[in-house]
Amino acid sequence: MSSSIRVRFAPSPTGGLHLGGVRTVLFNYLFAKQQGGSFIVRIEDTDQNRLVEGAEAYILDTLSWCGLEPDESTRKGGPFAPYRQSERKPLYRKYAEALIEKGYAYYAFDTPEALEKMREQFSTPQNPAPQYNHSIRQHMKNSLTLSATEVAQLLADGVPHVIRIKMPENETVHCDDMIRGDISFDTQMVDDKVLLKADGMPTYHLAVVVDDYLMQISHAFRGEEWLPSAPVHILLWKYLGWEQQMPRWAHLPLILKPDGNGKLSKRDGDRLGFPVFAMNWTDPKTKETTVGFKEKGFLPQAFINMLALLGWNSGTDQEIFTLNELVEQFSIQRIHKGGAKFDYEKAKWFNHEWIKRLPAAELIKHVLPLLEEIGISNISSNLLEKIIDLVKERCTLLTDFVVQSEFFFRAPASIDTASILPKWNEAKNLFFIELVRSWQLQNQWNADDLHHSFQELSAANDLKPGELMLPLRIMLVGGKFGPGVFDIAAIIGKEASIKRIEAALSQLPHPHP
RNA sequence: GGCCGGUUCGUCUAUCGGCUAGGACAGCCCCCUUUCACGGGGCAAAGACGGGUUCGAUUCCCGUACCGGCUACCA
Repeated sequence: MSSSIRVRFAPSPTGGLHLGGVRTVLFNYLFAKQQGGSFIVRIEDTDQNRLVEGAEAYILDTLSWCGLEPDESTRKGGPFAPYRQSERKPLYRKYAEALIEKGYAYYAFDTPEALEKMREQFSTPQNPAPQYNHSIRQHMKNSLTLSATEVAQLLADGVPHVIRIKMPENETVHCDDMIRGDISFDTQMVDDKVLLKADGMPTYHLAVVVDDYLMQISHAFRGEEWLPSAPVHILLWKYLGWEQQMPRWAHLPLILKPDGNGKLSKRDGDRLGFPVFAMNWTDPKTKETTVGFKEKGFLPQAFINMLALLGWNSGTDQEIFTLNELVEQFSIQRIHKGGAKFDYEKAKWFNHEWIKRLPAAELIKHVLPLLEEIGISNISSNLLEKIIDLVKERCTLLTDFVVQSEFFFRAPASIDTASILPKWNEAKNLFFIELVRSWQLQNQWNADDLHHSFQELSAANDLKPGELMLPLRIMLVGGKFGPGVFDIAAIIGKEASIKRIEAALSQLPHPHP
């Protein structure tokens, strides 16, 4: 017998899995794992009645990259399959009809035009958005206003119809939210939501209740934007006779735009230049690809860590957490109630911290493919690990490793002569010619010995080593960056070092005294 | 408009009635480093407002303001 804790995530496939979505998964996952329960992913693979190609694979791949593997999903299987909403379609109608039988729902035959007309007709300055509610339904074409024979006839004729919940008039519905405590709603204020659409697909309202019941879900985390529809869901649990099995709800605070206010959207990422999706997402309609955190150069550990601390904290000063530490220390009580603005600078800081912390042996699997992409192959992993350790503290994104390590493998395409020129003179030119000669005779090719011979030579020429170090660096790497010059020379080797110095000298003037 | 939720440095947040309001990111300064970083030290920066309750409110209660969410046969 498995644990009674079952937590589910039902991602919306409307366009990539964004920050808010992944954070919802994360909190679902952390809670489930902490309680020793199961984490279930049910895929909503339709959007506006159309199947979203690739949404399912995309979502599962994203979760896999994040390290948040579900216990049950379309990929893993499980006792309550299918987990794909389009395959569960036949299930929902019978529950919707059962509600009609009990008098908690009704058929509505209104055309879209009729609905639009209603909204026009009943709209007033005080009430600009009239709802299909207890009073308005009296004026509409539905099984509450039509006779039984008329309804039977319409159904027999196959007239398109939906099934709506019949909201009671004077009840108060309580939602016991794990984060916010008791929230009450006056049912008078809630409209008769559509439960089953004309095409037979359930709306989210019906699907979430039926699926959570059938899949025996015990706890449900979702975004705060769902709070207003909580009374509909709670009433459905009651009307279907499942009140005792209703899951505990937790409505998570929203992730907000970094500037201004409002929910973070894909547009904000495009506008401000940062990802909002976990991984690259290609819109099946427009074929347009939006870059993800993964492709941008984020480590999954950092991505998860950053997300966990957006709206939650451990109560200590600790900021860097592994997934296991998060599972151990997570607590719903410490989830913040207010929305949090996303800060890309802080997100990068988390990544930088994780790059500094991870051993080269771990980083190499992320770095190797990046180098191969620019045509550097056949790299010995021993050497690459050495290089990674040398440069990792200068890399904020994984993609930074390309610039920071490319020069170890090939001579710089161009060198920053402009930074050498202002202080370049005959003495320095001669020094480097001598340095080449001296290094050719060097038998111990290591950083310390190279440093030593360099120092001696500069002293002998009465030059300040500091004035020579920068030119040497630029000759070897092309610019003013990178680890210690002699470490670099040691790694690239005698032949390459000398070749690069000679190549640079040929590009520099040869002044005479 | 209505309903629901929220409100501590620029940003993420700590504080479960005692506060000289703590930490982190970003910013600025200094040290280390003859590059770029890392690291170390420092500076600056906050309780929306008004009423209660209390010996004492950032913390509890009420109101106001502001922000957000929802108000679709979208999720």
